Amino acid sequence: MAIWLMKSEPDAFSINDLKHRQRENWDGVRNFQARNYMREMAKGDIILFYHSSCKVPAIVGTAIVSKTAHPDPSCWDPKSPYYDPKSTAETPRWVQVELAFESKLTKPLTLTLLKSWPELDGFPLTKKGSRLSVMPVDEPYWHILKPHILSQS
DNA sequence: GCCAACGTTGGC
DNA sequence: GCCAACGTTGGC
Repeated sequence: MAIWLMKSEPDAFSINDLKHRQRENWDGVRNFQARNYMREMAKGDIILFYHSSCKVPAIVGTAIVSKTAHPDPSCWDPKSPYYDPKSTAETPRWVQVELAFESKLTKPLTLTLLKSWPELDGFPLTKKGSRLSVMPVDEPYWHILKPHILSQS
């Protein structure tokens, strides 16, 4: 079982939205590296839900992968902001995964806090200039984060 | 709103 | 295959 972190702008889709919907397809990813990580996800993997581009960027909850990568239909919709004419029915370029809500943290782990932990040096999220919206949480980092997250779940 | 960092595109 | 130009992300 692997651990991943996924970013979302809360104005577009927040942890509360996921809590309300319970399950949601994570569509609109248009970055190859992020897509490749989504393809690696297995059912049951843990997702750390991160709020980006907002007042207090933070890990705000968790979710579970409930459906593995499958074509993201928004890439075929000309009216969608995620429309990609280079994606065809034969060779879908983009995928989505389905997530199931798991928990909302009462005390989110803010980016400021995470940056203050020396043990997290090298973690992609806290690296300067990291814009990746889907990233693996490698074992050493999960080891550090786990107690702070699972104790709240 | 600014801007640094990064990814993608397309001309050559 | 290089790289300049452009677009986007996301913290501040």
